[in-house]
Amino acid sequence: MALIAGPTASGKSALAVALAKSLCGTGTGALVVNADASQVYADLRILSARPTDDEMEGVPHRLFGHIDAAEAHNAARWSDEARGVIAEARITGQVPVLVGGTGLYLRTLLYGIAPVPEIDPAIRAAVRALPVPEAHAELAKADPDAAARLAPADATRVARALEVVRSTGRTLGQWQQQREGGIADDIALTPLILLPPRDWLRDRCDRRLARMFDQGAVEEAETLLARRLDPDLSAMRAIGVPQIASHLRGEIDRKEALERAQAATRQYAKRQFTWFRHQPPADWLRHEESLNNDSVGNLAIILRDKLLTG
RNA sequence: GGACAGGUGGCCGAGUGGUUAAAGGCAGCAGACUGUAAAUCUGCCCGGGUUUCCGUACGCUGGUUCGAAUCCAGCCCUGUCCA
Repeated sequence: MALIAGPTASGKSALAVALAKSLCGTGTGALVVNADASQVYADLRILSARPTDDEMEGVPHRLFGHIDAAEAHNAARWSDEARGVIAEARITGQVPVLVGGTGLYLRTLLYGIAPVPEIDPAIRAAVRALPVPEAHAELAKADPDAAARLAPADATRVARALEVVRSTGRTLGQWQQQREGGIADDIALTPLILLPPRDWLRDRCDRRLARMFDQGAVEEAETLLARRLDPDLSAMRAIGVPQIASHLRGEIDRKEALERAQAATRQYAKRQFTWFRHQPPADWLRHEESLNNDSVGNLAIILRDKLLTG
């Protein structure tokens, strides 16, 4: 299995397709598997930069745009789906090429995650309705360790820790003693991390957002917003959606919305950089140059040969 | 030409005599990261010195004062209005 990870707009999708085609050229089937949290949403074709049919060049793509925006997807669910796709590929003899920028998802797939059961919806709703300071105060009573470990303002993690103790009776820390579902020991992984120069990436991010706006991003967001879904859903928080929503409400003009979305993208890319620089194992191959047609071709061949020789 | 308003650190924007290297926000940089992760959070952010040290700084010049971003004078510039 190949894995190509890196920040948005680093050119990973094109590389994945090039690799898949290169494999096909040697008679080995391949399929591209999405490992990007927002690209799973059907409603976000443009805003999540989902590959177009042209860009897929006939290579099968899986886990792209298969989830409705009303659903709350998450790392464990994605990991289950990916495991399924990988198992199928093993049967058909195809090489899975994972591409994506969501480090947590990849880590969950490879190394597993704590087997916390589903949270009681009523408890979840109650916890998430709490203002962060109150949630943290509650957490200090229910799970002092977690409260001490977490930043009091860290809304997401404080809520998670609190809903877990309340719903399961065990603390998150206790659950996290175990990890389940990782496939790292069962597969031969050929990983590549793209860490291109920041100015190059920044420029690509800016241009890509501008293109998205030209190609209907505003309309796409408008359609999604018309569904009046819970604004806390991940699809509703994808980069571009809140900014365009603000524009459609008349608060800012289109240009301002674009600029804010571009800034959000740059900041996102930065966080991905930090993750991929430090979180993955040190022995994963890292590529710190920008990509062009030649280097994509070369990298595809390097990865292909590694995959074929084991 | 005249009348007002205003010129603050990369940007926006507080601050009207000392405790102000100057609130706050944005952008930027660095970091964290186990079920909303395109999320959430933490630190840094004038220059140098890698603990409360030095230098420079609030349009410019000069003045008042023990002490000024804050008061005074002149000048330059910007916006609005009247000509």
